[in-house]
Amino acid sequence: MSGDAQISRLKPGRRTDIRRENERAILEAAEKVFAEAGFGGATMQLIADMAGLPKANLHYYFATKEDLYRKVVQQIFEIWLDAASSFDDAPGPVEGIGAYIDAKMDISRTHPHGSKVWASEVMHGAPVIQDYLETTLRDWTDGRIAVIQRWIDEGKMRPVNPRHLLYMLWATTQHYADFGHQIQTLNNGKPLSDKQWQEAKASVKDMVLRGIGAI
Amino acid sequence: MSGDAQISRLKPGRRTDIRRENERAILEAAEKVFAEAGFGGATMQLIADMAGLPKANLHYYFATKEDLYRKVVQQIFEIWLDAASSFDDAPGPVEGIGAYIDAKMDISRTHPHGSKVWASEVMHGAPVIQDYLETTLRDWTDGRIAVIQRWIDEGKMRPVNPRHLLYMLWATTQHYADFGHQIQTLNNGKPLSDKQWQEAKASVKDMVLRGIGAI
DNA sequence: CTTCACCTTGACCATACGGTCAGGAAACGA
DNA sequence: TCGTTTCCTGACCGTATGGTCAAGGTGAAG
Repeated sequence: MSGDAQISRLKPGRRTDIRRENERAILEAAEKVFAEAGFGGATMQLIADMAGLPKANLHYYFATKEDLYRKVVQQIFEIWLDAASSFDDAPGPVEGIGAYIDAKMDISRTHPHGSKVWASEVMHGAPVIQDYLETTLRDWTDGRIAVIQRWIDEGKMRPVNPRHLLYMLWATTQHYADFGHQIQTLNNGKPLSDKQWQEAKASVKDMVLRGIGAI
Repeated sequence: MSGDAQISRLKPGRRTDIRRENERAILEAAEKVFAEAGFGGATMQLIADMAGLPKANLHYYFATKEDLYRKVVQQIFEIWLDAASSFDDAPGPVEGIGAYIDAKMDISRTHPHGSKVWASEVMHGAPVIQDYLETTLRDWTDGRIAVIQRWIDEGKMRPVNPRHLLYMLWATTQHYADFGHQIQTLNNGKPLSDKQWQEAKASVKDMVLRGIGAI
């Protein structure tokens, strides 16, 4: 566990804000703790401490640990889907896939905890979000495969397997969040700088877009 | 937890074999349980049940849960390093990187649990194998970067950033193990067939090798 | 001010977990 | 056969954890 830093939590006056603000602080703390310790290793006490609340107060807002975890995972899934829109309304793979890589790399940098929670959830067999995988994710995947296939048919890129292209996009971009600690260690223990993130994005886009013959 | 299948454990007669056989069964069970539940979610009782031994017997061979976990992670790291030799004594990127992708994809198929344990360990900040990252892995990485740079200088591939190429190789190949459940779900719930694994390997190699201008 | 719904929290409980231990069984060497 | 080392295991222990509860505090509405 690296950071003991407490989540900032403003004391709101208005009644409506109390709930929203506390739920926000709890979810933010939970995302961090679940990411750093895993579901089994996370404790409600630790989340409570990081959110700056007594443990009993957590159970007032979230009945069980599973409830809290479910909310965290759902939140992340929504962010994933938002980024996915980069894919749409693009004339070709250079713009569409390029924007998608940009968006996903940005998420890896700004939401590393969320990415790890998602990875952990999937690695453990997706006990909580299995239905999302079978519905929303599958539909989204099928749709993007159709788009890629269209680009191939239009001669805008080489005839690669669209499904494995998607896997490569997910793997490569999320790697910078999920394995961020390893990358930081190999970067002499220092987090990637702005310039290094730019270099990472450029490298990924360059290799992928050339790999599919889009440039 | 998907599989309750007990690890096969032969009852050996000879004294020497008892230790080896039991340690093997425990490590095999532990790898599976740690992968499916994470370190925090795994219990010694569950590992004992899967190994077909009383819990107290586990503590006879491995003093603590951390000890057992450490052994599991080390075992995986050795497998990683063995595969790395594919990189060496290759005349160029097509052979070297091609063989490396083959080897790592094979490991993702044959040792999915190990890959997940490794991923989980790194995601949690590598509390156990931090020193490996800073020594063995860093040295190996630097060496391969030098090899890739030589290939670039010799005009055998485009001048990509060798470090980000390595990250892409790791990410893409390990994705098929770590996110195997997601891939299986998107494959109508069925594990990838032999033919589909061949297709995956070919796709990855094709996109990567073209992406770096080696073919 | 009164009322009431909502929020807060220290104390508490049952359970499950990692780990211990003593005593017995089994393998080995002489 | 006997002694010694290694292996086996049921019973047990202290602790930490998820969750509960009852009593008290606090903001808003009339």
